[in-house]
Amino acid sequence: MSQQRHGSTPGEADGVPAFPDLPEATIARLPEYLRALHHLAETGAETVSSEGLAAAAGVNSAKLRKDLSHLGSYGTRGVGYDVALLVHQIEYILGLDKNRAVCLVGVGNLGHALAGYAGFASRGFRVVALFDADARKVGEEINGLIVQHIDDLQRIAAEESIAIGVIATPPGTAQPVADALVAAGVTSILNFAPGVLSVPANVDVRKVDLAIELQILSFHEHRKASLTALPGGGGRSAPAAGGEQEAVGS
Amino acid sequence: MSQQRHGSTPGEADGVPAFPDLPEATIARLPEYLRALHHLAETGAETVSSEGLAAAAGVNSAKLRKDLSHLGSYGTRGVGYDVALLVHQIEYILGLDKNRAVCLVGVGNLGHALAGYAGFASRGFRVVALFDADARKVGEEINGLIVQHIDDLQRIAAEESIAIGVIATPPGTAQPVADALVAAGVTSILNFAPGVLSVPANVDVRKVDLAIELQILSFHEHRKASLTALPGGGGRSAPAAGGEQEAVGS
DNA sequence: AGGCGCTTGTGAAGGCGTGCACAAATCGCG
DNA sequence: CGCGATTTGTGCACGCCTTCACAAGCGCCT
Repeated sequence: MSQQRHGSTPGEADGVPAFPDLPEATIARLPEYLRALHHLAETGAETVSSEGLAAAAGVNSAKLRKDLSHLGSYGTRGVGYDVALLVHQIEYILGLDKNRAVCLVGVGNLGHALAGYAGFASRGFRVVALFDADARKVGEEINGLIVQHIDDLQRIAAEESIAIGVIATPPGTAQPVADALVAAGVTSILNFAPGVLSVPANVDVRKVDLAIELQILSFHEHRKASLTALPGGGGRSAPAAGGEQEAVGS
Repeated sequence: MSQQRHGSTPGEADGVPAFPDLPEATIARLPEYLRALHHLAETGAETVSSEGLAAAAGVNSAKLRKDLSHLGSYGTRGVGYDVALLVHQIEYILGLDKNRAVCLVGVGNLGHALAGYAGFASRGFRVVALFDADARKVGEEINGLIVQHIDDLQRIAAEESIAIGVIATPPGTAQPVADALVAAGVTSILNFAPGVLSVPANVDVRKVDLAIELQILSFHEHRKASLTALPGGGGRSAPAAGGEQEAVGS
């Protein structure tokens, strides 16, 4: 693995590494840091220590420092991190300075809510088109956008240069919709439909399955119930040695 | 850690291990296996090979076998896994045979959709109560349920013995709502509000932040763009050695 | 009854991520 | 100008997870 050290590359301000290929786990945490930083900025804080920011983001401070060190050496020893600079830096890495266009397919129960979700716009994402296969929904206005028929996806996606698509259709139609999105040039898909999508290798897919989250919680309920229900058959009389941190994984 | 091997414990059918304390990563995949198995059962399949089920669930077959081996030794060599048996087994482990009661707090844009989300009921979760702090929303009927005021949470949660709560409020009110849920005896929380919740150690929290998912996709868009945009400055001329699997992590 | 092909279950290795603990660096104060 | 307090950045070790590869076991066919 050739690994260029810190060489700045044309295309951005000096000192910014080309692309630090961050660990996936780090990438997943950067948005959380960003949210915490925005919150700090609103309260007027100029700088944050890794300890403070870690607490605000709900992670270990060492982990946070290691994560941030991957982006480069911002932050001053003895002082902390410059909030504004770090915000700018993370937003750059995440590509949020581009105000990315997003389209949403499937204006059902969930899609309707997503179309109006304020959290998208506030983070630099613009939902620029809504699609549905149901002719009865086409023409409906949601949050200032008109629902279009899915057959127009290709044309509109090209016009608006949409790179990110959100699928909120029933499970059965998720795969054809994904195919259509890919054909229209979309290279990132956020899928809310249960099931596995198969897409070309250059397309990124992230899945959010609300029912799965509940099932994981259900497991922990089951586990907790079976632990407390055990009268004494297990062996250990004392409940536990150390306060087990109950933050359920990722 | 005392760890009883395979001793069957009172409370379930013979041969079922008490509680195999599964790896967290395995738990997160079980619901996906379950969905794939249900799909297979509908098509009339009696048995599945690990290869087939792994493909349906979008994972490596070795990983699937190791995951399932943690639940015990179901499955027959040379044949595969009995679909119906495995469904039953996973549902038991996940605690889905209990038809768990769920309450939802915050009937805004997203909460409204969640209240009507069919995927919950179909997986054995019953949304039994809706709450909101806004008096104008109290009394509204959504999907056959009346929105109640949040002050009644404690009483109703006790009546219905609700153990799982879903938070779909604005960020600012998420923490007080979480506190109220905990006070009402809820021990598992699914949080859709951005931000970090602090809860007692015995309460499990899972977070779903829709904006974070988009930001992760945005990062990969940025990465892909910066890779293809590099004319030849980086060094490596050949794009890659092996076909990089582009499934974005967890 | 015996052998053959197929599939599970698992030992071992490698990689990734986490967390500790500490050296290096910076600021402020006397 | 020097010193101490503070905080970053990171080397290192440990544990979890993934993946490969293969032995063990099962059913079917002859």
